[in-house]
Amino acid sequence: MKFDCHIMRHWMDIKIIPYLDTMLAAKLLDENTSAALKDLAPYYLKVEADKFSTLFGKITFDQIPIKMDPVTRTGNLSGYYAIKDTELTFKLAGFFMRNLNHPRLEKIKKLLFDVEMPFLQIVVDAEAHGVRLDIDYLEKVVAKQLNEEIEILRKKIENHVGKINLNSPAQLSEALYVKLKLPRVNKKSPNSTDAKTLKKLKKEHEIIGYLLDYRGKVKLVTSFAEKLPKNAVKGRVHSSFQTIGTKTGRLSCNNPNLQQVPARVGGLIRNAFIADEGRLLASIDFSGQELRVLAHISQDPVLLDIYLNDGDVHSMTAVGMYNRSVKTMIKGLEARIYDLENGKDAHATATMRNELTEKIKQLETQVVDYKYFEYCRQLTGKFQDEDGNIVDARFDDEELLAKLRVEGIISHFDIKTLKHEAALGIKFEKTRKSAKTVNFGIIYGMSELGLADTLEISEDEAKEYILGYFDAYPGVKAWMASMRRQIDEKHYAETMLGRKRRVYPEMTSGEWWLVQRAYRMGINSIIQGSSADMTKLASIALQPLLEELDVRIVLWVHDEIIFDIPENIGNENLKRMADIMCNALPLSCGLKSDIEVGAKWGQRLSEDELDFLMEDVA
DNA sequence: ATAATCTGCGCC
DNA sequence: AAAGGGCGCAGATTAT
Repeated sequence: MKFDCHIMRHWMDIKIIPYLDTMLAAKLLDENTSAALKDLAPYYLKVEADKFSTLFGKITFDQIPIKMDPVTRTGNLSGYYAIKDTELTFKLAGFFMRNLNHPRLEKIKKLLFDVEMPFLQIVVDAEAHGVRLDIDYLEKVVAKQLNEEIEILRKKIENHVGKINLNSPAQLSEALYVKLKLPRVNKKSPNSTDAKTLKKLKKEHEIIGYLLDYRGKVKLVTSFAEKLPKNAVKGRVHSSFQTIGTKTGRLSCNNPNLQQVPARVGGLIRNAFIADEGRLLASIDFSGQELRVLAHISQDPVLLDIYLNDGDVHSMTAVGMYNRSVKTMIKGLEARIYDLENGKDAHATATMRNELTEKIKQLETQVVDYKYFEYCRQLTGKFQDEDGNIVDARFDDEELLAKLRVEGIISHFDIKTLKHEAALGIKFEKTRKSAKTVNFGIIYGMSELGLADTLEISEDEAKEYILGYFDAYPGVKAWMASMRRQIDEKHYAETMLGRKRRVYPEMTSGEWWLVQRAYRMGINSIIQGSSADMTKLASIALQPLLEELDVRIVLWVHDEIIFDIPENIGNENLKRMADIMCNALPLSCGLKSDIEVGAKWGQRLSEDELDFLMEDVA
């Protein structure tokens, strides 16, 4: 359908309003099967569709004569084929129309006609408009520079391993593990040369650093700097977005996939995407979209509170984890006391017992709350140098202490306590880092083993972390349990808009691990899919304003929409856009967005600079 | 020669 | 009894 819209528009200048896309309908009804006409027709209509290859063999459609030869009365197969396809599609559309009226399919019907079809139209427009690419910049600046650096790295590496194909994992592992005899630190895959494995070998040999650098730069050049220009037509790239490209309802993107353009290299590649003359690119994203969706769906009071009061969610999680570790230590000591009292320790003495009791009392004071956690973290920063080391002398700096007191950061001058709190802050910072991973892991439905692997901790420790998470958010724990029950009963999970993720095959497989996987996929789909629902609804809700302001959507990156805007649009109007986005699918904890504006993607102009542009225009 | 598979890695 | 949710893509290797 999307394809047809483009054809009609491009070759006939006819703008059609897509009404019902059989592929989208099919995907909404079952995201796990093919939505190709050849598969839908036999399944729903009980009619076999002709396969292109059986009719025509291995040639392309443009090589088939359209008209029948009037003499031989042959050669009209392309017409036959096209008309048959059209007929089947039409019948299929009728079939879907009739059956979507069944009360059980009400949500799917709404999803199709109120969300997917209007959204499809928006995507067609965005694809047709495309986005301008600075080809010269990519080829003559980025690729050139990177290629020079790659050559230098290649030579450095070849000094040690000789001339091999560095892009070949097989040859590279031979060089690293056989020739250089580096230790095999990856147990599961001993010959692995992936980034994670290499990082562990970094101090073993200097070429590891060069290799990682080499890999990163080659990736940038081949997949982006030299690749994107090949996708450009008249200086613009027109990616294709599959509106139900994923099983969760997210979009997927290809030719090229602009959703994977590097974001963490300081705009090096993203800056190649530029606005037209007199225009700018604006990106508006939902901040913490998926975690907020989780807060809303689970109605966990703690998580909701964090977002309603602009708290730090990773810190809150860290508090739960930290306290859990304290409690676990206490439990351990209590167990030892029990052993002592029951004569299970031959060397038991009264002193030992007293010491343990004392230690428990002391541990009990170490339980922290969110406020104290954040206080210590903030405090630490005030006594650190650029390298993150605590500078002892600063605790004697009375001017600094007075200033901190005036600012309300500290409420006492007890140096010993301050030092203790600053030291705690360092600890908390580390816990928070792990907590961040746990937060993402929960969204992704990560298993304990997966978490252990990522954080490089034991499985038991990972279990503790997750228990700590659920201590912090009991509502999330209860919600997940109820979702698992639903998946047990119904074999599917559904998003806020009723988009389903069907996990029947896994649930009935009889395989323990597939059932666990099904729970994870189901729960992840609720969060990820509801976020996708939101992005689609937001795009639809924006349409009238975009028309008014002469704004176009150029692309979507899941929780982010990138717009092509007139440079005199003004901050107020950008905020109106952001507002509409945040209210398209309202959450009980609200939503926040970040707005980024610049002549290039990934470049941020300040509000002052934007105001300046406004004046300049006026 | 072309297709499928593997390894590795970019994004959210 | 197990590997982290969702994608697309490049380059090497292997199968057809």
